[in-house]
Amino acid sequence: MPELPEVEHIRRTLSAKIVGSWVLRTRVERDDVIRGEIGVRDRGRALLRDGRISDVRRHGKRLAILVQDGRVLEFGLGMTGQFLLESPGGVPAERNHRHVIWYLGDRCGGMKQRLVWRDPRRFGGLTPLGDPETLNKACWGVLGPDALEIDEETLFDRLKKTQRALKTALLDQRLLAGVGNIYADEALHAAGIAPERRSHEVSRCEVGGLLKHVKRILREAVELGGSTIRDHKDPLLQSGAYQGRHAVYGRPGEPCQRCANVIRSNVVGGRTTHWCEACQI
DNA sequence: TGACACCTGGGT
DNA sequence: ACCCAGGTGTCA
Repeated sequence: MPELPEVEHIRRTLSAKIVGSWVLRTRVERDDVIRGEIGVRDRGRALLRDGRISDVRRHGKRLAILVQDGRVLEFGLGMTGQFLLESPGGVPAERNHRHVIWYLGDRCGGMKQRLVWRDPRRFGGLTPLGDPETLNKACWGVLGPDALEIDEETLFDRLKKTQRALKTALLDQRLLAGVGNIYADEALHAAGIAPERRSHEVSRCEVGGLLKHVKRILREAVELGGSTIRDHKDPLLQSGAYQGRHAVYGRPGEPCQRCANVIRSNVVGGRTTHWCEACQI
């Protein structure tokens, strides 16, 4: 489900709703979604019980919830990971695959809302960490710069070091964090560069143009709540709207908006890839 | 670098 | 019944 825009939209939604809340209680329905070795005794602590939520952060496609005493929960959403925010009396719309639930509220007051971690395919998961340093270094330090933050020179230098197809490199989270299959295809089309071009042969000028489109497309997608292809819903069950702006993703056989040539699709680096042979060179 | 694995669900 | 899916990790 989630690339950078979807995760950033989720981050903003969560941040507005849960920062300042206390974690009153936690409930685990499936413990194999929790990564790392956590003793059963400490599991509630590891899941932030009795903490006051101070921040919700994102790097690339990854998300973290922090509490004031320094404990951290780090999330990878995989393909179908999802947060749900629910009011105490409300009946859940999604009843299955609800793996972890946090009951949030005031310090000594009643429960105000539930935060639910749902993930049907379970490619995602959460990792408890002891402190923000570990989050930034050991955990997120292995990822490349965030796609909204990286500068042209850094991206050019990193692409220069690999001969892989440009699209494959863009999907490598250690090279650049946040771009996935949809936005890689969209950015390459906007920049007029073929996905199979060798990364080290792309000129500085082309990388500059590509990066401008990457950032523009990601920012626009964030503002529209991301893309909803099949099942992406934000914590309030809202769908995204950026799928309406896709120029190539999911449109094989349709005419290219720029040159009217037929959009084709093929597998590049193991992922279905959509592009226009006529205007992407 | 590619094939395959991890899972469930939706569409044809 | 079969193919596909917004991701990532491991294997030869």
